[in-house]
Amino acid sequence: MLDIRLIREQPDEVRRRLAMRRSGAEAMVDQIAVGDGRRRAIIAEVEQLKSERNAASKQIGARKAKGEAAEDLLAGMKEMSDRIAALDRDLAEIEEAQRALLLSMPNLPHEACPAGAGAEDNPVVHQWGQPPVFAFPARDHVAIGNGLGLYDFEAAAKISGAGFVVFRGAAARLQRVLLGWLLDLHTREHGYTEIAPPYLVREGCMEGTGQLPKFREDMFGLESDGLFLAPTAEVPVTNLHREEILPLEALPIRYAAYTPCFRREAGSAGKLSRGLIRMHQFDKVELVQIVVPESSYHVLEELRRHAEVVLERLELPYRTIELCGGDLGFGAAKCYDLEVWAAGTGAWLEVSSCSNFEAFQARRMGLRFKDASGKNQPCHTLNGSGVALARLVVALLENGQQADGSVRLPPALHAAFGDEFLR
RNA sequence: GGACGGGUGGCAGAGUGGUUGAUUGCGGCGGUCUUGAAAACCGCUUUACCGAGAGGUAACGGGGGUUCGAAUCCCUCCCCGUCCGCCA
Repeated sequence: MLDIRLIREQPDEVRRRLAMRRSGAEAMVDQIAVGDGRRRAIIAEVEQLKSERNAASKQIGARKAKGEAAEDLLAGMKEMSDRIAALDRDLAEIEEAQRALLLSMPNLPHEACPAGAGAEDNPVVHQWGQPPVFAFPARDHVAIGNGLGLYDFEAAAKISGAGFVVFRGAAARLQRVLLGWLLDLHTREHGYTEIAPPYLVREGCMEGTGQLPKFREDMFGLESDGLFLAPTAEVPVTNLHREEILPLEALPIRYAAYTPCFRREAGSAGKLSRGLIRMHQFDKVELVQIVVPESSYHVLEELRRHAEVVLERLELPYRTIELCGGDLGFGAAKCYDLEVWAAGTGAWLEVSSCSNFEAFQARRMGLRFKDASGKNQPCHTLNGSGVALARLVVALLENGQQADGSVRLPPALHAAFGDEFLR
């Protein structure tokens, strides 16, 4: 959510920055400005009336306390109260409309956000490692998994439908080992506190992090209970401190959490949704930071490194791209994606997205801190995948595949997995 | 799921229709005293919105109602606790 004062005071700047998204969102600025003017006019009128009513009521109370008559003062009071009630209704209506508009308006991209319309315009800012070269035709993870009996998509379809998978044997163990390994890395070496949150969240949390109201159709919900399945641990974890005013000393807050993630992913098809690549349910370790505004861009770089280190330890070639204005997520001001090379699919797969939301989420969820001068102001929030498991496994399988059909795991996992190979 | 009891300021806890945004205690901040500290004493200590300012408005879990006026009365929803039931 943008600061209404910014829209009020610098509408041209807001329009210019929103236009960087090439989504037409800048058209909302005028609509909000008009509503803001109406809102303030009604407030001025109704608060004046309330002030008069309060003064009169006080006098009535004082007279009655002394046992005196107050009929003269009561005359016309009913009409005044009715007028106030009518204005209050108008005000509530317009405030609700304003809130709905503000909630569906995306964040301002960072000043230095790369120009571009879509994914093809995202600049590569960092690249690491060499794609493996095989002396045999490379297979994709579905073929490799079938050979080793790792993934049962048919059984998953039988019990849950398309877009789900059953992990068997070594695949299930690899999943479990990876989760522990990732959480240990981030908690022991990167200074995050481990959180195990609920997977079902209230609507208000989904609104706080920006999934709602705009992206309802992407989410799984339990209508009868008013709950949503978290599409990422970002939602429960960032909302941990919603509606709080944190003392300055509490910041920065660094949380790492594993959760399964549930997404509809409607309408996706093709090579990049085969096998494990695009699922309704997948595992992910997420990093979340709550920080003071001055440090958030520095922290974004740190966060990105925390995710990149994962891929380097696992010896997986990857590249880091910065999202251009047209590809930037709804709430992000700046975002890096980490894409790992998948040698069998022959594609770069997104395994992490590291974003600075500035005050966008904090304002939605009422997350503030008391600054050095004692003033309350919204925190900055960031999050990044550290990393998504399903695609990480795709890369491990496809890059580690051997001529005999087995998969060699990177040394970092040997001890925890108890073997050098998936076989 | 059932029964009962509760939701008031950072915490505890008063307040059952009228100058109550709210007694009091604790905690916190500032000060006096002290070589220093403690104790004692004094003052301050919620949040949001409107307003250039003076100032004003709102909030006692959420929403609605009664009334000139609601923390206080009524309705409704939510949440918490205890016990029972069920259960990993």
